[in-house]
Amino acid sequence: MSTQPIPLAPSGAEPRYLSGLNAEQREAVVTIDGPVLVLAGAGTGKTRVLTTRLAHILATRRAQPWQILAVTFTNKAAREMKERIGALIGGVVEGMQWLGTFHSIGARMLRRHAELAGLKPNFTILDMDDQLRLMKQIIAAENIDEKRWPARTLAALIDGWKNKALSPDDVPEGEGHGYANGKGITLYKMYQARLKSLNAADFGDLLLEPINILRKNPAVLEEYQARFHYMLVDEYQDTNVAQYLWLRLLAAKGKNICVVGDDDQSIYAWRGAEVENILRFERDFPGAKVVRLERNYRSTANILSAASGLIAANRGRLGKTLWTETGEPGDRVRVKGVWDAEEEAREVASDAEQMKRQGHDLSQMAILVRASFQMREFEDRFLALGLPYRVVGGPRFYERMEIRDAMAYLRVVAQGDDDLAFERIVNVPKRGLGDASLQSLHHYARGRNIPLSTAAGEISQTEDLAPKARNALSSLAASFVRWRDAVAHLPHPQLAEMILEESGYTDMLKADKSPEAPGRLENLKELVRAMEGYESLTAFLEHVSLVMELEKNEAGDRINLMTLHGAKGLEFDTVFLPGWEEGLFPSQRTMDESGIAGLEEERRLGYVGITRAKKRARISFAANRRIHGQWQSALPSRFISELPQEEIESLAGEGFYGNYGGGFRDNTNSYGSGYFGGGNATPGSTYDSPGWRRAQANKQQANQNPTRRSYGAPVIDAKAKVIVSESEISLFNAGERIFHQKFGYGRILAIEGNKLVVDFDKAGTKRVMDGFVARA
DNA sequence: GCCAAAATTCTTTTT
DNA sequence: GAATTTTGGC
Repeated sequence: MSTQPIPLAPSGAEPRYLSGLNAEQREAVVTIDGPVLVLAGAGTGKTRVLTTRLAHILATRRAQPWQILAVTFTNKAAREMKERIGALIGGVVEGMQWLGTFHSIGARMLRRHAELAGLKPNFTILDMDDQLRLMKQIIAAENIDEKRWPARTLAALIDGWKNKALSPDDVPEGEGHGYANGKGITLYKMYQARLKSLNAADFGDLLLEPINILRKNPAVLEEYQARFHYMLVDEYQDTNVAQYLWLRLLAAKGKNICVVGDDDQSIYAWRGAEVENILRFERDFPGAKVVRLERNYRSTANILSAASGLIAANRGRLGKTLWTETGEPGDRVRVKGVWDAEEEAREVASDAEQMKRQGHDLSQMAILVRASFQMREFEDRFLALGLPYRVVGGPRFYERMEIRDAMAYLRVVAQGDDDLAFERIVNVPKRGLGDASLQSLHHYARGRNIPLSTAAGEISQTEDLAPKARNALSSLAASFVRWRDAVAHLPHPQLAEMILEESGYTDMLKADKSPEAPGRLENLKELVRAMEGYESLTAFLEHVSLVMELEKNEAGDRINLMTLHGAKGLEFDTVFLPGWEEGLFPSQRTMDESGIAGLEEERRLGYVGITRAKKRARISFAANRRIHGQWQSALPSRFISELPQEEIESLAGEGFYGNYGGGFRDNTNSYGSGYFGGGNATPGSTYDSPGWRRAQANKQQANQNPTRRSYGAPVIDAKAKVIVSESEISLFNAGERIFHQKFGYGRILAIEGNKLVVDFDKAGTKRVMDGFVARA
C-alpha cells in the first residue's frame, strides 16, 4: 500500500482521520490521482472511505470544495456524506456546491445553461403526475386509443430512452415499434416539444439535457472539465447509460475519478442501471487502481456465510469474499415456515416484542419485504398490539394529493406559465368548470400562445363561455393576480396559508366527511411549516421538485418496516425477511420479464437483505398468501434452498406442517417437493388458522355465486369465475329477497336483462347489476 | 356538471 | 380488496 507521506501542516504527522482505517480502506482514501475503482462489499466501511477520501482531498488542499464533484443516488446519501465530512474537517463542506444527487447536480447544470437546451433558467421540474397528464394530452391529440396504449407505457418507453441518453433523433429507427404502431418516436418528439413550450423538464431531462449541452458545446465541456479536479461517485453499480456518459464526458480530461460500488448489490437494472458500467470501468479508464474492500465490520460470521452462499449462485460477478474477524459466529440464520401472511406477521411481532422485553431496541429491528403490499399485514398486527413501528420510504409526503394541489397553486403563483399546475387546480375545489369550459379555455390560450392562467382572465371578459364558468374563471384569475402581488410583501408561508384559505381549498377539506380529510388538513399545516425553512417561494419549489421528501422524524423507539430496495445502505441488529416464496421472492414478474438476469437481480436483493443484519437474520415463508384478493398456495423460495445448510436453523411455525430439515441443499429445481404435499395433507391445528378459514369462505363464495345460468358451454377462467355466454338468463326472480354489498337487504321488484330493480330496506329503490347481488 | 355506482386494474422495486 | 377510472342517471 501507499506509504507516501500526506502533506499536511504543520507537523507532517499522519492526519488523525486516517487512523483506524484498515490497509485497503487507507489505500482507497490516499490514492487520489488517476482513476480508482473501489469494490466495496456490504458492510466494509464504504461510506467511511468515501467521506474520508473527500476530507483528505480537502485537508491536503488538493482542491477547493467547489472543485469537487461528488454524486450519490439519494438525497439521504448526499446529506449523510455532507454531515460526515463536516464532522471530519469542519465547515468547508458548505462550499461543496457539487455534492448531490445526479438529478440535483444535473438540474444545477441545466439551469446555468438553460438557453442552450431551449429552456429558461427558471424551468419547472415535472413530477410523474405532470408527465402522465402531458402524455395523455398528446396521446389524445393524436387520436390514439389510450386504452390500448396507456400513457404509462409511453412514459416508461421515453424514460428508457432518456436513461440511455437518447434524444428523439438518436433513437434507432425501428425502436418503440411496440407502441401505437410505431408512433413511439414521434410521440417522444412531440412530448419534448411540449416540454420546451411549457418551459419544463422531466426527471430524465435533468441528465439528458446536460449531456447534450456538453456534447454540443466544447467550451462548456472544457469549463467543467477544468472545474472538477476530483470526481467521486457512490453506488456506481446503479448508474445507467446516461449517468455513465455524463461522468465519462466530465472525467475525460482529468481522469481523477473514483467510483465506489458493489456489483453484488446492483438492484436497479429495472430502471435502467447497468452493472456493466462497473464491470468495464477498468477498460474505460486504463490503468485504474482497483481496491477491494472485503473485510466486513457489520455482520456475524453466520450471517456472512449465509449471504455469501446465496450470492455464489450468481454468475458474472467480479467476485469478492467477505470475511470478518469477530470471534463468535453468532446466531444462525433462522428459516421458518408459516401458514399464511397473518401468522407470519404474528410471529415477527411476537419475536420483536420478546426481544424488546430482553432489552433490545425496536429501532434496531427491521422487516424487509419484497413488495409494499406485504407491509399491510405487519401494520395491522403492530397496530393491534400497539407496537410502535415506522414505515420507511412509504408514501411520500410530497406525493400526497393535497400537497400536490397546494404545490400546484404555489407553482402557478410563482410561475404564471405553468399550465400543468394550473390545469391541476383549475377546478379544485369544484368551481363548476367542466370539460366544455376547459376545452374553450385551452383553445383560447393555444390560439394566442399565452399561458392558461393569463387566458383565464382574458376569456372571462368575452362571451365565449357560459356565465357560470365565466364568473368562476374570472374570480380565480383575479385571485391569482392578488396572490402574485402578495409575493412581494408577504412571507411565503403566510402567502401559502392565504392561498389555501382564499381558494376555498381548506374549506373543501373541512367540509369533507371522509376519514382522510383531517389528516390532509394536518399535512397542509405541515407543508406551511416546512416552507419556513426556505428563503423564498422559488427556493422552496426547487427543493420540493428534487428532494420530494420531508424528514418526518417520528421520534421514539420503533421497529422499521420497508422494502428490500429501501433498505440498501442501512443496517440493523435484527432483520426479518418475510415472504421468501416462489413467485413473490423471487418475483415472478421479474423472472418473466428478464429471465435469468432478473432472477440474479432478485438474488442480489436477497443478498442485500441478509447483509443488512448485524446479529440476527430471520427468514420466513408462508404456505398461503392472498394476491389480488385471491388465495394462492406457494412454495418456499429457491433462495432458501441455496442457503448453506450448516449456517441455518430451520423451524416450523405453529400452523405449518412438515419437516423440511433435509434436502435443502438441492440446486436443481426440486426445491419445493414435499413441503406442502399439495396442501391437503395438513393436519389438525392448521384448519383453525384464520387464513385457512378465509380461504374456505372465499372458495365457497366463488362456487356459490353463480347468479346466472349459461346455456351452451360455460367457460371457467383461471380465477374460477364463471364466464357466461351471450344467451343467459338471470337466476333471480322478481319478489326474491337479496343482499347487496353496499345497500344491504332488499326485495327484487323487476328484472331487466342482467340488471335488477330492487327495493332496498334501507336505501330505497335502486337499479343494480345482478352480479353484485346474492340471495339473502 | 355532478355524483354515485360500476367496472377495471392493480401489486414490484424509485431518483 | 382497495383505489382509481369510467359510466350513467339526474
